[in-house]
Amino acid sequence: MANRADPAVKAGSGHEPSRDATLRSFTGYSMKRAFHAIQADLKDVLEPFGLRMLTFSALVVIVDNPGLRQAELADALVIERPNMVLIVDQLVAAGLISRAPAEGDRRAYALRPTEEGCALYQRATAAVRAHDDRMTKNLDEEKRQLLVSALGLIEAVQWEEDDNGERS
Amino acid sequence: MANRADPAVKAGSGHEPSRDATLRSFTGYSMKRAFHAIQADLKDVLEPFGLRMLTFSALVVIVDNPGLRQAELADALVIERPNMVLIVDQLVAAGLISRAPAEGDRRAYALRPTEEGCALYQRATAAVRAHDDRMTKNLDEEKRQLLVSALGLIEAVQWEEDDNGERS
DNA sequence: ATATAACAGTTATGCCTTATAACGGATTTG
DNA sequence: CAAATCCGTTATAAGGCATAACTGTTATAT
Repeated sequence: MANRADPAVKAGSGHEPSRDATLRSFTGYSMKRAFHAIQADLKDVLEPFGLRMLTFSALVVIVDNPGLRQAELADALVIERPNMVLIVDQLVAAGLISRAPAEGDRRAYALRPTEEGCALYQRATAAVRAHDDRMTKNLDEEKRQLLVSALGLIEAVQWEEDDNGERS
Repeated sequence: MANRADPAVKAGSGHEPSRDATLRSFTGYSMKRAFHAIQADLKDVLEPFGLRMLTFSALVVIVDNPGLRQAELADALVIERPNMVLIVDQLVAAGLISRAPAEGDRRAYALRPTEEGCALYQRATAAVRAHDDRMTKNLDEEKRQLLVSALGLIEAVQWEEDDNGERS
């Protein structure tokens, strides 16, 4: 899963024009490449905990917001409600969270972490933190914060598209 | 496809603690969110051209490197060879590239853009450039270049993991 | 030179992620 | 009270990504 051929090594001299020069000029492409690298590494990091990126994300939000509902969790993670079901099921099956009927609303469930879930949360977030530090080890703290800030600004663009109806 | 509920609007006042505060501290999570936004927007941009992100990327690399083989294309895009087949098939079916037998190697194909492919390349890259500018409109040029540079440094980490055998 | 290994492209297959439509039960609204 | 809305769910589909295994071709080694 984590083994991939190294084009730079295969290329030999290592100073070739890199066939994707044009694509590299696009922010989105560079982001896809970098995210792909992070994703592959993170997958291996989470595997020992029996977690995937999505289940880990969900667990973190639930621990940080005990008692929230599935729809709220889906909103927080920008996941469609139908796709949330399996994720929650998996966390419940793993004994990491409990799905109790919400007070005052018999259709909703209140999601809370179990003790086991809190314990795993601690260990997993530490591991992911280490993973994150490793992936950004070539960035000084200033650049790293600038990166996160820039990512936030990019994501925010989609919320601005209200007045000017460019998108359908 | 491009319509999504706005949590900031739904939240009303708009200054809530944002339920994913912990996740936001991870570079990878911010990247996933930003990339998701870009991906959704780019999908709509490419649709009128009959292209997807992958077919667009492949077309660009082929135009920039006429005559390269499928395996080289796959390496350039970090895509597994089996998954390259359908992408190339689609481009050939759309009349954008030609798949001619490579000289001196009867197993390989040389991929070249057709005139139609070159024409679409011009129009599509212009549209994607506009898309990219729109997504990064909140970043000044210095920040944008710093972002791309940081993304490259993150991606490069995976190539450093040779001497220290951390990953399997 | 010939057997063996390595390579190019392909097929089949499976898993994960994401998106949509539609349903039953519960709640709110008019 | 009736209608619209909301909650979680099921079913379904498409796309991205990864692996094993196969055919034909080329390179390597004895």
